[in-house]
Parts: sequence; structure tokens; C-alpha cells
Amino acid sequence: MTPHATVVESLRQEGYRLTPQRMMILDIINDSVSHMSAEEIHQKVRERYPFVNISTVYRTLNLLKRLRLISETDLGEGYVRYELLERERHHHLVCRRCGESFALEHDFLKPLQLRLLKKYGFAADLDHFAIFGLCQRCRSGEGTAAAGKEGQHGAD
Amino acid sequence: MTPHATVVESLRQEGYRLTPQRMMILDIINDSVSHMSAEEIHQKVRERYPFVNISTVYRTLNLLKRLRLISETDLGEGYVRYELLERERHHHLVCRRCGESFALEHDFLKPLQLRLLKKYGFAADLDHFAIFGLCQRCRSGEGTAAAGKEGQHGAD
DNA sequence: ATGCATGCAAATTGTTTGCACTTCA
DNA sequence: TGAAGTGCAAACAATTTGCATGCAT
Repeated sequence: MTPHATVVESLRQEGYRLTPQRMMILDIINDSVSHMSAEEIHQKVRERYPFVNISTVYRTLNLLKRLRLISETDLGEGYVRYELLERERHHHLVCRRCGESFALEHDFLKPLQLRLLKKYGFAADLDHFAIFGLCQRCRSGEGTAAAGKEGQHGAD
Repeated sequence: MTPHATVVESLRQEGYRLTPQRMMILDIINDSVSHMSAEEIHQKVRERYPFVNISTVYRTLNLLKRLRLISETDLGEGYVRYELLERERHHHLVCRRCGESFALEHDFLKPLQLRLLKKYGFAADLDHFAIFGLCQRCRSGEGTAAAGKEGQHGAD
């Protein structure tokens, strides 16, 4: 599948070249069901064409990020995940105890976004947020305490 | 100034030792006006007692974080900042273009926190959030584009 | 042709860890 | 006295960068 036309056009319009590497990386991100890490993207790209360097992946990711074509999300895993911004907005509730991650509809954050815009004229990038806390199960004491990461991490 | 009694007691009650290093680190965090990086804390501590190692700082910070006595905030600077959780909650709006940071009262996030609790039973750690976006000035085109960090970064 | 893009390897950097020594409870 | 805490240095791992080469426009 080819990257959605808008992404490609965004690149061209800004004067960036559409190299095979960038195409492949875009393809991968576009095809993926969920958000991927740089390493995962690199692996996938190499399955098709083994000579793409990880630094190229990072450089492309940074470019797309700067152009706001992809979002960057820190789920507290020690690396960040990327995803096309075209996708339907969604967010995550991440339990700091058991590590479980729950989806959160974007509508949940819309009021906040709107208030920030109205009161401060601040256009928040609430594209793909991660909110840390304690899930219901862990709160009620029966937490599995599996892969719990401590602390409050970033939303992208 | 001595760390607030509650913090000290929290430590003791959990069975942790109250070593001079931990005291000093707590003092520093407590005295500081704003949130500090691990490196800054280390520097300050060394002004008083030059033999405290950076790894001890990190270990102490992680301990306090685990006990939820301090918050960890990622302002997109490449390192995280720490702060006593006793403090009055506040958050940040960080402009991705000019890098400027604006304070945001906690009341702004309370509705979200409440809704997450009610609907999902999820107790969000909305202690010290950072929300990235475009500030009013930059939106109106007169952005200074000073230290702009690209991408969407985490709240702590 | 010419400057943007890539590959490669080395560097960076915040943070963590292993281990021996120390010290508090 | 014995586990918890510390110092030190080395390890880590994700990401970035310098530079020579290559390719798109």
C-alpha cells in the first residue's frame, strides 16, 4: 500500500525529496496496525530492502515529526512509538503498577483542547497522549504488578 | 531547611533508611523553587558535600518516585525534572515552535482526572503534566522560533 | 551540477548496574 | 551482625552526528 497521497504531497510541497527509503518507511508506518518503534520500523523496512540504515529511519522519523505527519508517543517503554497522524486520534491510559495499557477515545481530551485554545490561544498537540496512573484492578488491590514502570511518563 | 516531616516519615514508615545523602537530596529538592534535573540536584548536593555520587542521586530519585513523593516531568529537554509532590499542582504548556513554557493551573486538568476515575476507575497521576503545542504568538505568525523542539513530548 | 539524502561508524548522553566497601538499625 | 546504602567505573541503549559518497531534481 502506498502512503496516503496527502503525506506524499506534504513532503513534496515542502521541497523534500521522495526517496525510496522515505517511501518504504512511510509504507511501513502506513501499513502497520498500531504505532511502532524506530527499531521495529527499521526491521520491517529491511525485510523489503536490507540496506536501509537505522539512522536514515531516525532521520526520516524526525522529518515526518517536524512536519507533523506522524506522532511520537512515549508509553514508558524506554523508547518512543510512531504513528501516522491521519489515523483516528486515540490515547492511552497506562497503569504504573501492572503496565497494562487501555485505549482512550479522543473525545475525552477534546474539552481540554478546546479550553486551552479559548483561554490561552494555545493549540495543544493532543494527538496521541499517554496518561499514567493506577488502573481499576490495581487500585482494588488485586494488581498483577507485572511489568509496572514507576513514575509519570510522557504523553507524546 | 529540613524536608517536610511527611516525606521523612513516609520513608521511615516504609522501612527505608534516612541516610545523610538522602537527607541532602531531599533538602535540595525541597529548597528549590522549581523542578530540577538530576544533574542540577547533583551539583547542588556537591556544593554542600562533594562526595555524593550521581548514581546515588538517581537511585534516591527513583526511590522517591516509586513512593510517589516526587514527580517526574519531561519538558522535552532531553532529561527529566523532579519536584516534590507536596507542592501545589501545576502543569506546563510548552510551545513546540519557540520553546516557551507557560504555567497551567491544576484546576484545568481536574475535570479530565475526574472523568477518568468515574468512567474507567483509572486514577490518573496528573501531578505535573507537560502539554506541547503552538502558543498564541507563534500561531499568529510572529513566532520567534527560538529554541523550538520538534515533536510531541511527554508529560511527566 | 549541485545540494539534499544516505550509509557507516563513532560519538553522545542520561541513566542504570555490578561489585566491593561502608554504615545504619 | 547483616541487610540496606553508597561510590566508582563500566555498561547500556536509544538516538544523533560527521563525513564521504551517491542520487534525485
